[in-house]
Amino acid sequence: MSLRHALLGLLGEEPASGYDLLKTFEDSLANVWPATQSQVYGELARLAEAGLVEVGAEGPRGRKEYSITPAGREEMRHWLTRVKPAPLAKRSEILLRVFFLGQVAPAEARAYLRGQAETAERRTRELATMKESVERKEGDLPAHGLMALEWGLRFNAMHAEWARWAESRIREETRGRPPEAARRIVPGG
Amino acid sequence: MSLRHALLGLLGEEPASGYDLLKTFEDSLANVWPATQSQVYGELARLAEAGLVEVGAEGPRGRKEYSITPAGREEMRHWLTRVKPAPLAKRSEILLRVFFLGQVAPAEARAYLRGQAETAERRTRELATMKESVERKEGDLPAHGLMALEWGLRFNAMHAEWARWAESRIREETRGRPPEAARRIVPGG
DNA sequence: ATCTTATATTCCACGATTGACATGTCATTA
DNA sequence: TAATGACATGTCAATCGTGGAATATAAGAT
Repeated sequence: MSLRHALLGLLGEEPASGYDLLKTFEDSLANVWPATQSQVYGELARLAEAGLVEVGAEGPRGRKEYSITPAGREEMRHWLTRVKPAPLAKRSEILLRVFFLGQVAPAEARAYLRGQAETAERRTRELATMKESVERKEGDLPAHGLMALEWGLRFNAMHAEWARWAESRIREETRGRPPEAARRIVPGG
Repeated sequence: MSLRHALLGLLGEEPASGYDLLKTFEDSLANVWPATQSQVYGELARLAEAGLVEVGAEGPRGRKEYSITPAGREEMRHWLTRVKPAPLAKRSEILLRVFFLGQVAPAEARAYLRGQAETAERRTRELATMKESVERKEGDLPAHGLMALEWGLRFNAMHAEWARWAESRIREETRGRPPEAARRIVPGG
């Protein structure tokens, strides 16, 4: 139920209409917490009903500008600072994949890992560029957007390094007996 | 829909009953992909219907031993090696939090980050211990469990480092003017 | 005899998510 | 003037993933 907090967070920066928020979800939040129209409008209504946000005067074409209420800030603060062990990510598809990577032929596993490394390296470079441009001229990001960016940067760098390491491990293990290991995934093998 | 692949993956290692699988989900997969009874049995039925697994002879107390079929292995292989950009994590609650961390008082933000660092450091140590014990005597983990473990290790180390870095950044920024910044979250402020 | 563990199965409810649909306004431009 | 496209808000139905709980029975241990 974190869509709620995403909305509260954005409204905590500045008041906005549902449409504005939708735009933000398509841009800066697309890779962090995607959401669709029905979700945004629905959740905004629920938030208003709960008194966490309020609607101002109606604008040009029925536009409703929402702003956060004190109760909303309080809720946001609870969510942001709760001491709970913070699961760091309850479910991880990456890990699930790696867990079973031994079930495909070594060559395929290595190809997968190389792909992971390349993707992560590319993203690392992209994020590094973004970081530099943000550091020069401000404004695009909410206050702590840079920290989020830095996290993404480090994450991708770590993932890339790990993938390279894992690939080399498989290479070591299967050295000298390349073809027969492929039998592992032959149907009925 | 990755519960499906978690089950296929486990059955790819060796045949098992729903009950066995459930145990695995409580142990080794608890932090990677948790699942409950209803999910496991339900999905097993669907998998059998789809021909990705098959049931052997009935055991002692109605026990049904499931094993993976060639079609199941094929599906698993597709899932494992698909070239798709592999979103690395579609939604990230961590990032969402960080994004809005500027909305609470610096002292609270720093406390939160310290908590994150401490948790991640503790997990890093735990995983390091596990890794050592696994490296000595084998058997507890599926083939590539060690790689998954290594990933978790590196992830937590990275997260801890980042949190320390972020906390020190906030400390730098707010040096010299401690109390007034707290007003940012005062209701109505 | 009774308790515990093993084992399978079903049902419900909730929230998240998607995608399609419906409706209307304002500004530009053909 | 009419058409278009960006702006703007909403609803509905359907599905899915998830979690919780109830039910049932049988084997093995005490």
